[in-house]
Amino acid sequence: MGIQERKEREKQELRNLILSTAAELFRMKGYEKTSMRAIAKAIEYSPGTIYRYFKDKDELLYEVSVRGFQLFFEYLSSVREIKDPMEQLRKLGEVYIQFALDYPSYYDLMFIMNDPMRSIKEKESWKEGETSHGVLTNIIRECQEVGYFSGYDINELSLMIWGQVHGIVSLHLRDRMHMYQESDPQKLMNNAVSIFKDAISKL
Amino acid sequence: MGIQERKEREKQELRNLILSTAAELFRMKGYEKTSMRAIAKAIEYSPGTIYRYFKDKDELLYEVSVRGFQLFFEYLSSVREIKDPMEQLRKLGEVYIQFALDYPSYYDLMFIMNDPMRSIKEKESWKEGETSHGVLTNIIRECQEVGYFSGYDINELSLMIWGQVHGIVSLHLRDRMHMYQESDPQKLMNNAVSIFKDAISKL
DNA sequence: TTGACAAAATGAACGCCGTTCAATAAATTA
DNA sequence: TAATTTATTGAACGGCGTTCATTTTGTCAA
Repeated sequence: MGIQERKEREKQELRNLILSTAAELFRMKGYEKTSMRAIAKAIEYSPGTIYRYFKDKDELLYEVSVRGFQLFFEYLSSVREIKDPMEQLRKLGEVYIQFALDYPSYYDLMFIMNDPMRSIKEKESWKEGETSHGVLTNIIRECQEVGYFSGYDINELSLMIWGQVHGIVSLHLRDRMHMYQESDPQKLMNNAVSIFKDAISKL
Repeated sequence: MGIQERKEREKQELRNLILSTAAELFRMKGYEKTSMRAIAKAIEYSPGTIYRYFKDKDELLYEVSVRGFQLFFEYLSSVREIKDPMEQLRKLGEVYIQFALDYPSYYDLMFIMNDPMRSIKEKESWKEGETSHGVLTNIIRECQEVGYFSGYDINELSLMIWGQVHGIVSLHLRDRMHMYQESDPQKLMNNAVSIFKDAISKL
C-alpha cells in the first residue's frame, strides 16, 4: 500500500504548507490582513483548496495556534531543568513573557483572539491550554510541598499567577500602555512582574 | 442664531443615536455581527450617513468605548467613598471585575480590542485610559503614604495590579478558562483576586 | 412665495472578504 | 485504454467597509 502512504504524506505536506504559510503571513502582516485568498495565493493554490484541509478559517487559525503551542513548549523546557520550585516559577514567568514578545502573533492566537476558540466549541477540549496549564499547576504543587502557598487552592493560585502575567502581556500586545511613557516597555513589564514575585513569595 | 443651535443639537442627537444603537447591537449580538449596514438599518438611515458623523468604523468603536468609560467611572465613584486607601484598592478590584462582567462588550472595546485603539493612533492621546489609570495610581499613592508598598515605583506597582485583574478578566472574556471546571467562574475569579490581595498586602 | 444656495441623506458601486460547488483535471485502478 | 476515484479550480453568492455622484431637505434673501 505504498501509494496510499505517499498520498497521505503528500496530503500532510500540503496541510503543513498551508499552516506554515498562514503562520508566516500572520506574523508578517497581522491577522487582519491575512485572508484565505492571500494564503491561497501565497501557496499558489486556489482558495477552494484550503477548504479540503480545514473546515473553515477558525479551524485553520486554531491549528496555527497549535503550532504556537509547540514553540511555547520548547520555551517551557528550559524551566524544567531548574531544581528549586520557587525558582522554577520565577523562570516560568520570564519565559512566558519572552515568548509573548518573541511571537506576539502566536500569543494572540493562543490566548487572546476569539476565532481559534470558536473552532473548539463543538470539539472535545482545549488540549494545548490544559497541557500548558498543567506545567504551571505542577510547579505550584511543588512549591506547596516545600512550604509555600500553604492553605491556598491550587486552581485559584494558578489563575491568579497566570492572570497576572497574561494581563501585563495583553495590555502591551493590545496597545493599552499609553499612560506609561517608559521608553522600554519590556523593562517596565519585567519590573512589574518582579514586584509580583516579591509579593507572592511572602504568601 | 437659534437655528444654528438647533441644527447643532440635532446633529448631536443623531450622533448619539448612532452611538447608542451601536452599543446596543454590540451588547446584544457581539462585535462580529454588528456591521455598519446593520447599525444604519437599526437607526433607519442609509449606511453612508454614518460617515458624516464618524470617520470610519474604528472611530465609531472608539467613541462607543468612551461611553463604556463613562459607565465605568460611575462604577468607580463608589470607591471614592471609602476612607482607608488599602480598602479602596480592594474595592477597586471588586468594582473592576463587576464592571467587566456586567458589560463584557464595553470591556472588550475599552481594554482588549484592537480596532478602537487604531483610531487613537494619529490622535493626541488615550484620555479615558489615562483618567482611569489615574484613579488607580492615586489610590496606590495614598497606600504608600500610610506605609504600604514602600520603596516600589508607582508605575510598576500600578501595572502589576492592573495587569493582574485585567488578566483574569481577559482570560474569562476570551474563553480561555476551560481547564477550570469550576461551575461559577466569577467565584473562581474573585477567589483568585482575593489571594492576590493577600499577597500584595504583605508588600 | 419663489428661487438660489447650502447641508444632509441616499444608495449604487468598488474592491474586498469567507465560503460553496459544479465543472474540470489529475491520478489510480481495472 | 477506459472507468473511476480523488484533487483542484475558479466563478458565484452574500456580506463587508467605504466612497461619492445624485437627490432630497432645509434655510434665507428677494
